[in-house]
Amino acid sequence: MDSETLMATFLRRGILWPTAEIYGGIQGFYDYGDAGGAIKRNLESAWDRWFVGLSPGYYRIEPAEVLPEAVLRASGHLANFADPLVTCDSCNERFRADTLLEEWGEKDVEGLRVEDLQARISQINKKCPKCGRGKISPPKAFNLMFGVDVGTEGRERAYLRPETAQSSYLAFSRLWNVMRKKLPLGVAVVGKAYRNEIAPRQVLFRMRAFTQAELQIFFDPEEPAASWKLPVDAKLPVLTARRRARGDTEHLLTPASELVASGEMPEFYAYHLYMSYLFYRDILGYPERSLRLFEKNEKERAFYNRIQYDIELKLESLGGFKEMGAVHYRGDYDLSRHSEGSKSDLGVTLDGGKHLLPHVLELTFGIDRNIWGLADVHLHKDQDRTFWSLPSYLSPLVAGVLPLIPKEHGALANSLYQSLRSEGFRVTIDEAGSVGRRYARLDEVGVPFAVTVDRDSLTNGTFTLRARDAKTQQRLSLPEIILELRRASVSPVPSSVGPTAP
RNA sequence: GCGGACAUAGUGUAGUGGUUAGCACGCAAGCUUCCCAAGCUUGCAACCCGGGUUCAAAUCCCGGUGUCCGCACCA
Repeated sequence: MDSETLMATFLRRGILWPTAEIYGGIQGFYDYGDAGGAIKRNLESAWDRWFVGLSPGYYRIEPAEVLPEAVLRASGHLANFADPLVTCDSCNERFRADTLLEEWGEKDVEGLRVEDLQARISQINKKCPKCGRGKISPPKAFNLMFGVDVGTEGRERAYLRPETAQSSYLAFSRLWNVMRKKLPLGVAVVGKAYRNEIAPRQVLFRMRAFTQAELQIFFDPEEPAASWKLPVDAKLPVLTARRRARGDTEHLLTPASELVASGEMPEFYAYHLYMSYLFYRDILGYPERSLRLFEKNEKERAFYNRIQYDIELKLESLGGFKEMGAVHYRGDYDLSRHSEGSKSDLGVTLDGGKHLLPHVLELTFGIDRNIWGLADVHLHKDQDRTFWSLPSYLSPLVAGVLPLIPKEHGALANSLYQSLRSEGFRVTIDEAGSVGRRYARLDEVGVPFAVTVDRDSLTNGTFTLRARDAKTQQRLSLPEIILELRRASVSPVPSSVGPTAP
C-alpha cells in the first residue's frame, strides 16, 4: 500500500491523527482513535502472549515513565544522548563539538560544558574540516531527552525515559527476590518512551512519543536455558555483517543450525532471533519474502551490543526495508553500569553457590511502526473496495452485526448484538445504508467477520457469517458463531508453534 | 537543524486578485432494497495560523506552524 492511500485511510477512519490537530499539530506526536487504539492494544497483547509466554519465568511490569537523572547518567544516555553540535556556515556540515575539538588536537574535551566548548572553538578558530572555507558555528546542545523538573520548585532533575529497557534493569534486583531467584529471568515492559528527535518524520516511524515493547532476559551466559533449542528445520533470512562486508546485499534463508555451527551466533541468540522472526511472520502475518534479519556491524551498532540484528520489513509505503524490531546481546553492560551507578551489587548467587552478573538479551519492538507495517502489508485495494486483512486477533472488532433490512431485522439484530457483547466480544452494529456499504465499512478497518440477520434468522435462529477477505458466507447458529468468533479473537502462543517452555 | 516543494469540507481534489469557493467520494435523514460502496430525494461540511499590500486576497508579500523530499541526525 502506498503511503498516501494509507494515511488517507487512517485519517478518514480515525485510526490516528496529529496531536493537537486543531492548533496545527505538534511535530512528532500522534493520537490514536478508537479503532487505532484497539489495534494497538491487541498488538500489545499478542506480543505479550508470545514473548512473555516464552517462559513461566518471564514477567511484565508497568514502570513509571519518569526517571531520575542518576539512572540516565549511569546508563550513558546523559553523555551520549545530548550532543553539542556545531555547523559549518558554508557547507552546512554538522559535527559533534567535542569530536571536532579532538580532531583539532585538543586534549581533555570529554565532558566539557557547552560554554567551555564554545570558548575553545572560538579560541582556535579553525575552518571547517570538510570544505575548508566555512566558519564553525557556536555549539548548540541537542538533548534528545525531554527533561522534567520534579517537585514544585523543580529541584530534582529528571527525564522522560528515552527507552523502556532501563526500567527493567532497575527492577532486576527486586524481581530476582520476588520471583524466587531463578535464571533466566525475563522482564518485559510495554509502554511509552520519549525522544526529542531532531527531525521526526514518516508519521509512525520517527515519533517523539512512541510505544516500545521490550523483553529483557537476564541469564547466565555460561549456562543458557535448556529450553533455548532451535527446531531442527529453523531457517533465518539473514544478511550477516560478514556477507555485507563482502558486498552482498541480499538476505539468504539460512538454516539456523548452520549459523550456530559456523560461529556466526551462539544458539541462545539464534533461538531468540528465530522466535522474534516467527512473531513477525506468523503472528503479524508479514510475508516471508518481505522480512530480513539485518546484522549491524561493529561500527553501526551501539558499543555495548555484542550482537545486533535488526528485524526489517520491506515496506512499499516507505520504499524499502525498515527496522521493526531488534535482538541485542548486551552482555553485562547494563547491570554493571547500574551496579556502579547505584552503588549496589546487582550480582546474584545461584543455587549451588555460583556468583555472577547476569547478561542481558534484549528483544525490542516498535509498536507504532508495526501498526504502520500491518497497514502497509495487509491493507488492500481491489476494484470496488479497500479491505484490511489484519490477523483477526488484531482487528479492532471481531464482528459487525448487520440487519439485512433494518426495519424487519433490526430488533433481532439488536438482541444478537447484546448477546455477543455479553459473551465478551468486541462487536458493533450497523443499520445505515445498503448491506454492501456496511460490509465495506467493516472491511476497511479490518473487521474479520460480519454477522448478517435475514429472513431465515427470524424463523430458524441462524445467521450468515461473512468472511472479510474471501467475502464468502456460511449459515450458522448462534453457538457456532460464538465458537468461530472465540477462535478468531485469540492470538497464538509459542508452545503452539515453537519448542515448549521449561 | 539546513535546502527545496506544498497547505482548500471527514478524504481526494478544482479554483492565479472580484466565484453563491466547484467536483467526487463520504457522512446524516428519508424512500427503496433478501446480501457486497446500487438507485432516488433532501441535507451537512473547507480556503492552516498571524500580519501586510490592495477599493478588493483562497489567490500577491512577510512571519509562524505543519506535511513531504534531499542532507544531517537516529546513543
